[in-house]
Amino acid sequence: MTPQRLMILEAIEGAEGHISAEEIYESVRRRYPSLNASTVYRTMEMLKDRGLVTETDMGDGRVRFHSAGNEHHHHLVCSVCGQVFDLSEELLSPLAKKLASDYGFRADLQHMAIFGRCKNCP
Amino acid sequence: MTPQRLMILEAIEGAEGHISAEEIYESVRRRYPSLNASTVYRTMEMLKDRGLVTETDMGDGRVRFHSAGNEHHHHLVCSVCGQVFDLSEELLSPLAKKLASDYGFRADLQHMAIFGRCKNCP
DNA sequence: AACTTATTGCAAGTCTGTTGCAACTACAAT
DNA sequence: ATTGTAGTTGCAACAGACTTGCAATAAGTT
Repeated sequence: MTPQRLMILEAIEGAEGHISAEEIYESVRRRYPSLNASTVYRTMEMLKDRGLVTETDMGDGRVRFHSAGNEHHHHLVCSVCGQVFDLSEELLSPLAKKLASDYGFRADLQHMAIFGRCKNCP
Repeated sequence: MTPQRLMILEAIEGAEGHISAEEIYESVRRRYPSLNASTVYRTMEMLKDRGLVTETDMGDGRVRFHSAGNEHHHHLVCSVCGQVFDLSEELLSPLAKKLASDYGFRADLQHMAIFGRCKNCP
């Protein structure tokens, strides 16, 4: 565990919600300016492999992360206004059960983004 | 409707399942070598706007398309072996109803990919 | 201290997709 | 038939998010 990795982890824990690689980079660089972006990417891969962090593609061309410690939650992404709403786990657990029993498919519902239009958008 | 667009549409209809922009490009180029890749991208955008085609991000860094004529279906993507399984619509419609009633969120469940591990993978 | 291994920073490269622009095409109006 | 107009294409350059090769550094071991 190097200082770089520690600070990257802190940035992820610190950000409530989801944070992109670039946001992590900028955030850590404020305290540690010599950090390189590739270190962020390599660290994120390591943290994913270790299961400390999960990755969600919110559909805006960049991936976002959040610490896996928090309880699982899902995301409703409005494709009109771009707002992201959180969704509690239990709404998807019946689906997960059904996928397991009918298809033997163990869905990884930690990173789940559902696209559509929110109630404020046409 | 230009010859390029016609051939692009044929390539999408012809491919059963989902096809990436690059696959469309290669497929059409076999018959029409002067086609340019940007034409494929621009055509796909037009077809999406017109609702003739839907887009799904299967998580491999490129987007895939299929013709919207087919009944909606969803995708189970195995993150170990990469295989894609189709999933019929009705499994998700209870979820869609719940999202609408509880959150006022009109989910676009045409392009839906659920990640996890299939029954053949550990 | 010398050796081994892992990690970092840097620069260059990849890969998918986008954009500006000039040339081309189809069609309509004069 | 000529001109005009709008839409489409090919090209080349660009953009953004990541990835990789490699030498330098740091950390841990014998």
